[in-house]
Amino acid sequence: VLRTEEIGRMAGLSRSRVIEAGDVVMEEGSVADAVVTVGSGMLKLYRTLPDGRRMITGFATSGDVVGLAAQGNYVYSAEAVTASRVCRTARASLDGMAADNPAVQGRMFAITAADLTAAQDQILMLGCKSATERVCTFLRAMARRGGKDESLPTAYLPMMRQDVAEYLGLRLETLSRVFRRLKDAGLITLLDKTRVRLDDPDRIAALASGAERLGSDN
Amino acid sequence: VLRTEEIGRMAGLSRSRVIEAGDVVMEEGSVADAVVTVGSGMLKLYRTLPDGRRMITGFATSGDVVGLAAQGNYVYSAEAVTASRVCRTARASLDGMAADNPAVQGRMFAITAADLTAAQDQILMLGCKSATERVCTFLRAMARRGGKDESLPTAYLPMMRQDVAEYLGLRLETLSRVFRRLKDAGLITLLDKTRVRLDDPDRIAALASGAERLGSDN
DNA sequence: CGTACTCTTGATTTCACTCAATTCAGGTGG
DNA sequence: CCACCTGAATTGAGTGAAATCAAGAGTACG
Repeated sequence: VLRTEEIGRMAGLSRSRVIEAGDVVMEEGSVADAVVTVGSGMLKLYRTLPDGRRMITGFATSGDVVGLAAQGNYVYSAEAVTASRVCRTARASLDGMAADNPAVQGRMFAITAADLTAAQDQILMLGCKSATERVCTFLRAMARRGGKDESLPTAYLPMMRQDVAEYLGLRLETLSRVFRRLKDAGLITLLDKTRVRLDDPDRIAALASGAERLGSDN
Repeated sequence: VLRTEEIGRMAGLSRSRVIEAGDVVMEEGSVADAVVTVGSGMLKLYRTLPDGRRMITGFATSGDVVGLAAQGNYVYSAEAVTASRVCRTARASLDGMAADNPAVQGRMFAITAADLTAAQDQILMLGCKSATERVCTFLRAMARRGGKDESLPTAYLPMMRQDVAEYLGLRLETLSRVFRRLKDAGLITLLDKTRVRLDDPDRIAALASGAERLGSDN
């Protein structure tokens, strides 16, 4: 999951399918016979426990490559959270290219290495951070991605609250409550269902790192 | 972090240093100018938050390769938990080999991909599982590694309780309490400070997956 | 033999979870 | 166009699991 149009392009950008929100592109446990490159939209990647508990391990957006690290079988599922354009590249053809072209190999390695770093960021977050810290960390990360429409950074969150909660290792009620407290403190504005503006990026950053506490005592 | 003597061997197994418990082999943020192959002993890999909170992302044992995914700077630190034999391989020489030998590239990719999968396992654990589930999951994983000396699987835990706690995203007091409850339930035996025998592997497995609950109501 | 450490145990608090009710938004059909 | 329905999101009250604070027990080592 990293910006790279190259792999799709190298594969000739063969068939670029358009899919709808809710469509499952990849299923945990099934044979990893292809990788998926995201052209537009957003996918959620998740793993499931036998009893149904889930954890979203990441969101893939334009340019991201999904399922590259799979050896044999996919280790996570991928589902569209918005209408998306995706491109399947057969594993065989990818491996073929990799064998010939060391640059492709290197690219695949770099993508996987970056994914590993991201995964470890999430480990650090899940293991150490409080609910407020997690939410603020997430908002900052998403605001960085989405760019800043206005002068203030704005996070684009097309996925459901439930998905955000599952990514942060929280219940959606808790997420909702944190949003409310951030809103009450004047730190964020919920522009609409999918856009959250960070009105005070510095304090959000402080909250994300745990440097500041969101006391009800203002 | 995956079994592979190959990389060290390919590098000529040049200088195999012996280090002591507590020695830091690799520091988060510093220039990633080498990878480390573990010959014997055990290292802990950890990331740190600015305010000092830490999270151990994994333990590296004989055959594991550490620091491979680093692009530019290391993203985690590595410290010996027992006396260990390690081999540093210069990044430059590794990249040189990789350029010539596609098999090395492939190996590096496979190792990183496996690390990514392990990291996502940990994400799932940290995001979903209770303290008891985490501990049982960990015990099973370590028992699998360590082999079974006797007929019963036995986990070899040379690291401090604090380290285990930091790996599982728990406080060491909580870890201690879970151990006690497992012991009281007759599921494990603390043979000595570093060895935990799983007396009832099936029930440990059930507890690890959340299929069973450790009720104080026996 | 005492010092310093890890580890364990106990008492209490707190943060997030659970369960439950309500509001909100989007879509459908009368 | 409005009433209705559905699923998402919010809010509230109460509980609970793990964290925190604080001793105490066990071990290793000089």
